[in-house]
Amino acid sequence: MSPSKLAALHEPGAIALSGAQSRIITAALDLFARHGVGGTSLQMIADEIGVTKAAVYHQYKTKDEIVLAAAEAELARLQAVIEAAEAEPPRKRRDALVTGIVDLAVDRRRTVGTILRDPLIVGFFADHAAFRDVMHRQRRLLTGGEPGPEGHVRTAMLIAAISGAVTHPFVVDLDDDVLRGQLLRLARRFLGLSP
Amino acid sequence: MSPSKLAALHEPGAIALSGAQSRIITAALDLFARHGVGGTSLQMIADEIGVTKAAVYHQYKTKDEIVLAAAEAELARLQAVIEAAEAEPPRKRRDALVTGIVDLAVDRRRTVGTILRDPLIVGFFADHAAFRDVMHRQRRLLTGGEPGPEGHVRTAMLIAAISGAVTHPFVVDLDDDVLRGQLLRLARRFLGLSP
DNA sequence: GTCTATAGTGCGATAGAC
DNA sequence: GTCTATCGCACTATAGAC
Repeated sequence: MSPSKLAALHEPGAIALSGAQSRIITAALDLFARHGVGGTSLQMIADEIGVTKAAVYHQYKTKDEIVLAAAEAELARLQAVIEAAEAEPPRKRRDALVTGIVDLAVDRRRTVGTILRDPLIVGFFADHAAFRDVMHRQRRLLTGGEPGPEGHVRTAMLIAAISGAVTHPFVVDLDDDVLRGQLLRLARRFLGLSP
Repeated sequence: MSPSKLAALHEPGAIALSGAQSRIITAALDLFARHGVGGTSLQMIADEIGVTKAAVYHQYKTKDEIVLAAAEAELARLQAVIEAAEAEPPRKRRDALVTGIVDLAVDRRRTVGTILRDPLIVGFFADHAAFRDVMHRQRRLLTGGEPGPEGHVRTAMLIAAISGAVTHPFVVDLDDDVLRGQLLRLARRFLGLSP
């Protein structure tokens, strides 16, 4: 990882970025969502923030490093939501997580779906320790540790439903608040929580 | 469209491909799923089927034409499922569609999710008449024409849940039959169909 | 941290023979 | 339908000045 990373924040796994780095990652996430990871060049990222390619290379040695840092920045948001849910009393944890995931998905509705489903990023995360840890804790909170295929499929469907629905053509011109409310209601019903 | 297209099949919208064309589209779909659309070059497609780039260009004048044809080939599968469901008696239509979509998603679990969510293809389909028609009929069958945001969000979530769950890391090493059974059961429950 | 300049590679696409 | 050969271009990446 880049030597210019600052000390980690209090959240484990969260990564502090310099000003120049966060400008790059913000621009990259926006462009990845619009053109895909493979369809985004360093020139496009440099143009977006008004510098040259060489300035971008000074922060990240390769394009892969940018892709990984961008994906980790999005993962850190999910991680924060999970940690907030884990801090709740046991009874409230599941609902807190669902609410947090819906809020996050709606808040990042232009980027989330496209980024975390890109083949390159899926490959990056396949053996990524922090990613596997986040997924495991997410599943435990959502299914209460329910073993076997049932819990896996149920969790995969809920996550896919929320993160996928926000980018679906059916809801593109739906207001954020309306979308959030409907998603939360239907997600709770899917889990068998309160009506 | 390419002048070498043969006559359309009896299904409206289905597109017949020559032998060389279907080899290209099959290879392209596989590579798109593995590397993304932007991360797949014509050279990779040519290598995959053992010909040169020029041979590929003889079938499709640009890369965009290949991407569009590949996306339409996947769309045609969904179209066939919808038409089969519409041919059922009214009472059975919704369940027939859900079953068909689950079968299709599991059958194409390596390609479906990645292809139809790629930014380039989403852009192609945004103003694509056949795509909009398929989406409209799908929603009508699933929600019974339920108006307003509720029907839109509910349909978007179900489609995203099914097509997204099949590629989720949680279920990668799950057997096709087990996955199909769980998906179908949970999808029915989400719609309020039979237990 | 940003710049100019450039090396080296692979890209999409075309021409023309078989 | 496939080939060889090639063009012009955009790409990733690096070197070195400011």
